[in-house]
Amino acid sequence: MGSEIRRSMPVLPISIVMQLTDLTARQIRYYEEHNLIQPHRTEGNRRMFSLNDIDVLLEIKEMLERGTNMAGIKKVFERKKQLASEQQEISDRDLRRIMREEMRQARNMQKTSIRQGNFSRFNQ
Amino acid sequence: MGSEIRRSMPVLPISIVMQLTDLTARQIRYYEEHNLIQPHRTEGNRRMFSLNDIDVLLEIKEMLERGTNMAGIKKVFERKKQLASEQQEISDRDLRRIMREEMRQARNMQKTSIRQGNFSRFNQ
DNA sequence: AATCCATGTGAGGTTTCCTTACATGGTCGT
DNA sequence: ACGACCATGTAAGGAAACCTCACATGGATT
Repeated sequence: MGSEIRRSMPVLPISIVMQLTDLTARQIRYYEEHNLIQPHRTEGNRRMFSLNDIDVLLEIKEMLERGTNMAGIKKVFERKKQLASEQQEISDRDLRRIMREEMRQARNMQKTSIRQGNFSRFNQ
Repeated sequence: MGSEIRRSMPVLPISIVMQLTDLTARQIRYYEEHNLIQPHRTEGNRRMFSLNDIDVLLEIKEMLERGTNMAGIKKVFERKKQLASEQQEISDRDLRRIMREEMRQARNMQKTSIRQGNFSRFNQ
């Protein structure tokens, strides 16, 4: 929904991200360097982060604290992205199926209307 | 709940607030000057805004567009604060009533327990 | 002992934000 | 019509926050 938009809106400067995650700027930039996050950039080249970025950073932090190294973390996130895109594919298929179904119904409705009488004023 | 904390967390720099509200920095500072918002300040004196601040700014914007002037807007917000604090007072009274009630019950429980036997191991 | 990895640190430069002060175009009462 | 006020624009000068790049460091691994 719209909450997904909100969560992915780049609105947080790095200073706030540091506070919220308890990471240093160096760490945050390092993780970006390894493509674990892709913060937005302002016209003036400043990083702006989203709430989703915060989540990812907190996950990274936990994994590092558990002893996982960058390579391992990268693998985990690649796998996650893969799963997410597969899920997205399925959603796309579902969406297309639903749309086909709706169009079929709409056609039937139209036929019915024509049979039942003149409803043409509702066709715009 | 916790969402109230989140909404009142000062995490947005003025540049982002400008985008989200479509107001100029001058306008935002002017409304602060009139005490309609009280953004947090960083150690370095930079304003940081919360989502609640955004809401207030959008309300101000709407009222100004409707032709209300600062004086009128101030009155509206003062009235709002008054109502909110009255509401808070009521909540406080409720809270105290509830706590009294719970303590009364607790005392009864204790008496009952003593009468029924030795439950002292549950008292800490 | 040499290497690597994650992070610290410092320099030098740019962007963003701050305050202060003055300018400006409507609106309003007289 | 005129001066006053209100909400906002704009510019200057300075400070804070952020940028990249480069080198340093301590712990783990080989």
